[in-house]
Amino acid sequence: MQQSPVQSIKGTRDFYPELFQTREWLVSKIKKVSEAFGYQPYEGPYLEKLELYAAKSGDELVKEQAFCFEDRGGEFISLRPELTPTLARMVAQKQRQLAFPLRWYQFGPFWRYERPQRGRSREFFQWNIDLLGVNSAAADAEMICICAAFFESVGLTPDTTKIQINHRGLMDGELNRIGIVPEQKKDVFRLIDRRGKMNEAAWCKYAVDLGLATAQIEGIADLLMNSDLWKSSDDLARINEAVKAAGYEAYVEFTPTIIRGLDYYTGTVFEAMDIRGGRALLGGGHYDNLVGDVGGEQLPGVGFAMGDVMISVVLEDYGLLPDYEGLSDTVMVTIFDETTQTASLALASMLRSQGIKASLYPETEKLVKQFKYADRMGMAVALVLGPDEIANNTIAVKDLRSRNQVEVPAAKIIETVNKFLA
RNA sequence: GUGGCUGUAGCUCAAUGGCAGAGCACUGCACUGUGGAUGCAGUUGUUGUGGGUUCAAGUCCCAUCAGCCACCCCA
Repeated sequence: MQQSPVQSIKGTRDFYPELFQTREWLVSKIKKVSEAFGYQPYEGPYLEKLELYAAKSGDELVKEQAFCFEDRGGEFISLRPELTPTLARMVAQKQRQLAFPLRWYQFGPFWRYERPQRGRSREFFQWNIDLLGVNSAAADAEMICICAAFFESVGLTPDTTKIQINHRGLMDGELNRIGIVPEQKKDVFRLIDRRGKMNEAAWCKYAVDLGLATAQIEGIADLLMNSDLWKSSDDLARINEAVKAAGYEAYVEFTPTIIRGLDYYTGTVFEAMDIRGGRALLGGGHYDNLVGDVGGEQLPGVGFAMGDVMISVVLEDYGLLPDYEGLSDTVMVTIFDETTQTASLALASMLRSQGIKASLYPETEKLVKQFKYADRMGMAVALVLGPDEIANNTIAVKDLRSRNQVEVPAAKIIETVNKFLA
């Protein structure tokens, strides 16, 4: 195979028109759902100082998984790996001027230096949506309804897609009851997170390795088996009611093993799963204080993020992605020969001035070639303006799908084309 | 960071260690004013890259790069 002189960067994707249409379709669904709930679009910079992320995680994670570089002034800059710190900064900077509850959403690119595999790339897009400034179960429920409304709008049904919900506060209390001390909490949350990902023996060994007593391990295991546990949480009970009232209860499943890795979640946490494939589609939760680290005043909120890669994989697996439409809304204005070229050019220009998308063949070529091109581009209508038509002051309009062709007076062309495109 | 699989024409893929092929696509013609079908003809290669074994390597061995998949991780 002939090697391209320059290879694309590992983990990036080339969006050829067909694939780009899929992305645009996804964006349109996201936009529609977000705005249906009264959320405003916003965007932050793609570059941030590395310290913005280091402040929060401080981990090796930032250094290992961030795409970072030193700029000419010696500053360490990172391509953003997530949006939350940026959002926190943007909100803290204008906290007094913003109107709360604040409802913002965003869709844009992010970068993480990971090993690419199915459903994961190094450059990806993410839908981020947050509701800030309120501390209520109703806010959490709204966020879950947004997830469900999105799944519904793309054709993912409750048969295959579930939003699994749990509550950090609830779990915290339960762990206290079985004698887990605060210093163990982080490890135990991690243990809970692994419950579904390991077999029983491996999970128990992991638990023992963490230094937990047998009684504690059994207590945790019992907790995770208790599918009614959520009923003892006021927040979860209220969320359940709200989701039911909105008609989305079929999507929701209260699941004790959902805990999320992020430290800043304090209340409700949730993940949406493709049940059949066992694939996580999005994740989010409730936090008490988004802007604390960046100098703002106490600000609670709830939000989630969804990557474009896995959702696209799942939608494709279920055959839910739209067919490629090409230029179906564009009219091909053919050029008969050099003597009629200006007439075709004028026609195309006139169509455009009336809001009709018109494509001219960029050189004089045989009609066969121009029709073939129109066909390849997926156009639905072609116009022919040859010597005969010009002599009669008419234009031939051909419907490329039905193969019907009519010759209409030039004055009626707009009306006819609009009818053919409809 | 660890492991597995795969790299052959534009695409999808064949080829027991023995002349590198097929289908699709593309170009032309049948069809000098009209696309999807059909027929005929034609074009298409540093077999990812670099070494090695062999009379002979797409095929076997080593290395390397890339892609996919699973782990790890997932802000």
